[in-house]
Amino acid sequence: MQLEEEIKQKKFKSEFQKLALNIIFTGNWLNSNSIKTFKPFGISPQQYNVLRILKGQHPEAISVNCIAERMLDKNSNASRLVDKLNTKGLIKRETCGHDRRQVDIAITEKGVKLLKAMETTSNEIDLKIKSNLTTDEAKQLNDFLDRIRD
Amino acid sequence: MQLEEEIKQKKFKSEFQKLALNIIFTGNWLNSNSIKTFKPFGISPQQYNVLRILKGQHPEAISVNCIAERMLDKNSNASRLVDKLNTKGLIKRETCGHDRRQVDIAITEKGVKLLKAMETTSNEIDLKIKSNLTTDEAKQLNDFLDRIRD
DNA sequence: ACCAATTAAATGTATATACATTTAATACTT
DNA sequence: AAGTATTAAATGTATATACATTTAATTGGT
Repeated sequence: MQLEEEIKQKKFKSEFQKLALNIIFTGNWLNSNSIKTFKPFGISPQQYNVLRILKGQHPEAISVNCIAERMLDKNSNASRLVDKLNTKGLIKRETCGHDRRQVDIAITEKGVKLLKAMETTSNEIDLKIKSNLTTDEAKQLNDFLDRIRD
Repeated sequence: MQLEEEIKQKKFKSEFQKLALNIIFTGNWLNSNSIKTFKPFGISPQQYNVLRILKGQHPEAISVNCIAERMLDKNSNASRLVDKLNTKGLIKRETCGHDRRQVDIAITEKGVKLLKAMETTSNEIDLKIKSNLTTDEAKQLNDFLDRIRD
């Protein structure tokens, strides 16, 4: 559906203003989709993001800072997110040997299993996008988005 | 900067998966830009969004529900946002005559003045986008985003 | 080696969000 | 017309976010 209908606004000052609104709107839309999708598994999109990052390193551990650098939302509080995941037993934490300020975080078997169980579900959003765009179009869109943030 | 560098992830499962992450990432990026931009004026991006909607109707009033329908973030609590703006004297509220469940909201002169004062600043984000894309590219990007949500 | 500067992580706190529930007014149905 | 259903807005509440501050460990300069 066109943004015009979604937010009931007939026209925009420019294609650029519409674009800024469209990106924020679509981001919110994807995000609230994710919240609903992940809820049955008991984690938030941000927690999922952390788990995915840790899975990428598995079975190695990485620092809290390192997680923060890789997150989609740079403002999120990695320390607290890690704490939540720890309570659920999805990750484990250990003070780093050679720098005792750092805390090494690694995904647990339980965490890996959860991601596995979520795989089909988490692909749904990608599939939704896929059905409406060709690979070339997706690629072009990615390039545009990368350029916008320059 | 490429998303790969931004979130320090070397590769993605597909162009579509990257796209989902890219939209959320870029949305967050725009949003935290807005927070910083609007902070000196004492309002949040969401409050700004409500003011803009009301300005579009000025000097007419619209219901809280009507505001909610037009917002970028459909999950936001329009009632509470309106309350915040009311405390600041940027809007006024009045129970609707023919349906006393509804509350008619209109922007005040103070609100209009604030938007006026913010005009230059709020254009900065659009300009930033403008400098990196042509109008045709922005249009194409808008079309892609609209299609994604179908 | 000592002390200021820096860094990693955690915490404090005000505000915002997600979502369910409540309250009050209006609309339906028979 | 009475009683149920629906709708508009507000509120309750748990969790999340933005951002500043704190605590503890390490680095670097002299």
